[in-house]
Amino acid sequence: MKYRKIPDETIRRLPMYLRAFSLLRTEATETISSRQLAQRLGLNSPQIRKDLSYFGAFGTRGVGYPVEATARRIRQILKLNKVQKAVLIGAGRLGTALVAYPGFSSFNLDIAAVLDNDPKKIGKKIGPIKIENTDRISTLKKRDIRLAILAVPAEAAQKTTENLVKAGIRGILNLSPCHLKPARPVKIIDIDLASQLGILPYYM
Amino acid sequence: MKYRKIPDETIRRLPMYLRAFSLLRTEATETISSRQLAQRLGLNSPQIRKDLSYFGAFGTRGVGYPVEATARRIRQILKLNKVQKAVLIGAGRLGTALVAYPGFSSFNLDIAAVLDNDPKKIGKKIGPIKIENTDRISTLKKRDIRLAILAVPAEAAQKTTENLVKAGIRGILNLSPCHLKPARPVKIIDIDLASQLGILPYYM
DNA sequence: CTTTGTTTGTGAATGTGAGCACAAATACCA
DNA sequence: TGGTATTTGTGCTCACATTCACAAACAAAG
Repeated sequence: MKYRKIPDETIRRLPMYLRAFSLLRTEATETISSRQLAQRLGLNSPQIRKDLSYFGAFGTRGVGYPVEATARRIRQILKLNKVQKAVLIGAGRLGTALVAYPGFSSFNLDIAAVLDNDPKKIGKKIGPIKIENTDRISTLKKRDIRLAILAVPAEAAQKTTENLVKAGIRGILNLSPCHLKPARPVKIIDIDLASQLGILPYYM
Repeated sequence: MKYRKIPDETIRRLPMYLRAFSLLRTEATETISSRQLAQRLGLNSPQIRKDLSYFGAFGTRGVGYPVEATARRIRQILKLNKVQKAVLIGAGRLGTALVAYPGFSSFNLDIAAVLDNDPKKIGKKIGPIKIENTDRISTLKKRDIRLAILAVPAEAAQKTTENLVKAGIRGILNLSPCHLKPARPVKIIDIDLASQLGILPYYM
């Protein structure tokens, strides 16, 4: 295929593919066709073939995609072949739930630090991680932490973002219900839980 | 404007608009222009004008949009003008965090029931709500609960979905990392936290 | 009442992604 | 070796979404 810009939507689906391939590996499946995979994921097969073909041809015609190799390739594309460290800002209920969430490790994502500005929480532990004061945000760079999960109240979100960007953070998963304006361009993914639930009644 | 199908993307943005208008009301602002609103939300102004215009013309040229009336209208469109009850399935850490999350009430969303299948949890309370056994899923219909938040482990997600659909649930916010296949067509919104975080390294 | 400055509402243009259909490649069997 | 059944990779078309550009509507001031 001639060079084309890779659609954001394709990137968005890659983790889904990766999870499916990882699961298949535990089922001792060696190859899978785009049709079978589509069935599992609720997509249609040309979608999957096109997505994967952006990164070169790694299926075999008449057979399908090799599970092991394809998983490895997707991990490489997403830069998930080495552990990526993330910091959690905000050790509230939602934040705490995320630290305990087992789903991150299968993507090689590691919540390596938790920060909060509540003196009562600082020093306490969530699982194996000790909660640090928010002013330690400046130490993230030298600790090789480039990702942040933002789970602070809306009022604090903008200010925290500015500090995160200063501290060399390159990507933010924003769980607060507001639009962040980083000083430098940084990849931000917004997850607004209340808004998402608020959409549902419209479709009933 | 002639009748056109309303884009899903427009619906997806309406809760954001509603939140912004609600906030403006607390700031005692009477009207706001699409440009100012766009500035706040990180969009551009034609986007906002077009989105709102799908539902009729409720701005005033030369002035902007009336805050109070527009908020009311959006609430009506999204069917959030009356309280919508939701059930939470799965009282794990994430589920518990959601029950306590204050952001739902501003959209008139009310988590009215919590179900779990762990005998140790049943009967205990999360805030004001008592955790019930999952088999009480069949009582949801007569309790006027039509929305569900699914926060169960991946293994249980599909089976639970089937039971939810049988119980008359019309919309599901799926927090489990798998694709649900409902027996009848039901609106499902998937939020896969690990996948979302997994996208970030690609863009660094 | 006219002029000037805003801001909406919307047709048209542009951009982006999804789905189809089919040639090319492979496996398997007789 | 030839024939049949699969399945990938991809050009093309269509559908959907965003952005532009401008006429129409309104406010305010002189």
